[in-house]
Amino acid sequence: MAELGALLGDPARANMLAALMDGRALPAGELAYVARVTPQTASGHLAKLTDANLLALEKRGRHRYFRLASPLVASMVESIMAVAAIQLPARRAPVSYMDDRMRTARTCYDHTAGRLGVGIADAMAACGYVVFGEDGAAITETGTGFLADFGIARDVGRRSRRSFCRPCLDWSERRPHIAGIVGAAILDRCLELGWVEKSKDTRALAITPAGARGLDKTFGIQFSSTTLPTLRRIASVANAAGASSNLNTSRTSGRNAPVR
Amino acid sequence: MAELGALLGDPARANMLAALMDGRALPAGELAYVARVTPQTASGHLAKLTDANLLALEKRGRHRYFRLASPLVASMVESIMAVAAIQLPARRAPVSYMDDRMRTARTCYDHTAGRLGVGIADAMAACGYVVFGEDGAAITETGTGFLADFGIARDVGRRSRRSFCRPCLDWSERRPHIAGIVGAAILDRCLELGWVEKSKDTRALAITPAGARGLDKTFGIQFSSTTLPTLRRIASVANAAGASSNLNTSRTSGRNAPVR
DNA sequence: GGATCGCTTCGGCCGCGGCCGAAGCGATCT
DNA sequence: AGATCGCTTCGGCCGCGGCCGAAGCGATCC
Repeated sequence: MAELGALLGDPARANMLAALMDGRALPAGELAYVARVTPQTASGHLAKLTDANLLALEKRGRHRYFRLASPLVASMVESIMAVAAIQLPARRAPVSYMDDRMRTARTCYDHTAGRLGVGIADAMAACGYVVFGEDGAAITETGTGFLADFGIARDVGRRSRRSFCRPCLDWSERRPHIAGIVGAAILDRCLELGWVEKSKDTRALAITPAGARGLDKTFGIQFSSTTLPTLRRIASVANAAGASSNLNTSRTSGRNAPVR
Repeated sequence: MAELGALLGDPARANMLAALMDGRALPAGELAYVARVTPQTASGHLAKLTDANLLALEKRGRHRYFRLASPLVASMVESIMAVAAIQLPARRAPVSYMDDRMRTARTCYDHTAGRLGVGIADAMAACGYVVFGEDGAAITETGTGFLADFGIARDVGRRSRRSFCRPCLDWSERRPHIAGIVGAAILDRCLELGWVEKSKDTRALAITPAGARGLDKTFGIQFSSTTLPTLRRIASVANAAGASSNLNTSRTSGRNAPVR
């Protein structure tokens, strides 16, 4: 374990892993760039990570693409990020260097994170569509109906071995968002609707004009045109949701799981 | 994150964290001992871990007790251990220095792990009492009945915000065992029945003679008297379970969740 | 009150590991 | 075939951080 920790403990390697968190494979040169080191230094780091089976290597032509070796590795990195977001700010708040677009909306492995991710989670929680526990989460019966209305089949992932709905701590917002099959399905649906678009070389998600309208109407989340003011927080999201559309069918407060 | 990784990347600190994984608070001297360093070195490490809010400090008399600062930290360490167990053995199999009693049965935060933990999980899975997914797990309806027969109230933890049943990867056995509310309840029940006993200064669990009988009868797990031969693996556990007692009521194979 | 004990702080030693420049190697392009 | 490109290997520099001995400090014991 110490060995693994030491591997994660270098800023260059940590940056590389963070850059790979969405599951894409990146070439060595690009990883050198995100790690802010020369290619030869990066090469050394990548060799270590690959030796430890944290990264998998894919050769293509004269390029060598690296990606996280397994979801287990991703979840390990995620859990460290979560602790890092919560524990350290006291001593080292100064300002994270994460770019604004990343804070707004990004992919986290296969689901949405950032303000978008927690905004969806907050709105759904406020309406009793999802309940969060300390280390688990569940979609309520009314929540299943809501998702069906949103365009996510009721039987999605029923046969899959993955967790259906689980919370994932957001390291920029420091609040949970929705992961698991449901989280992935929500992201897929948003992409399908053309509400958000994946960026080619970062994990950032761009919110389209149609997306801004749709997300406000459905979840009560408002994104201003280009750079965005602060997102309304949970209380106001809940209120707004009550006042606008979709979410206010069978509005029930809090954690009980009303029968549809 | 790199900062956190560096913190975890020192063998001495890693040993300390591992020793605290069951949630107990240990005095500085004892942690120095498990880390195999002098008290003054340990003091430095502990200061760093405490500064980073990974450990919480409790002063009592002239002793200073340290414990993990939060369950989040525990789950982070756990996820690293899980990756360490799976990824590294290829290069560094040579023999773990974990003591045999720890491999047999130990606490993992608040539930059972080691051969005992995975044995229970295997037996229950083989009988369709629990199903494991990639990042989730659930107790089936027959499973709920089985647990009730075992002495665990049907409504245990219903109001808790913790995850009810979740898999936890065992880093000595490299297979999942049962964590969450159910995992904790099973351990509590085993303690209550006098089947296992917590050790004072390690996470090892001692299996009592009554426990050996009970565990065999209920779960089909056999522990020989003192040092134990290899535990029968999943297939044989399933067969044995069919032949002996308790588990064979409404025996159904595999993953379907039969209605009670 | 003095002795002991648990723990911390200080100071200095030393080795591991990250860093880069230079050079090498195979794939690709023209 | 030669030029370029992406990446790796080699070698040497250097600084961070872990380690321990010695000393200090407060609580406890007798």
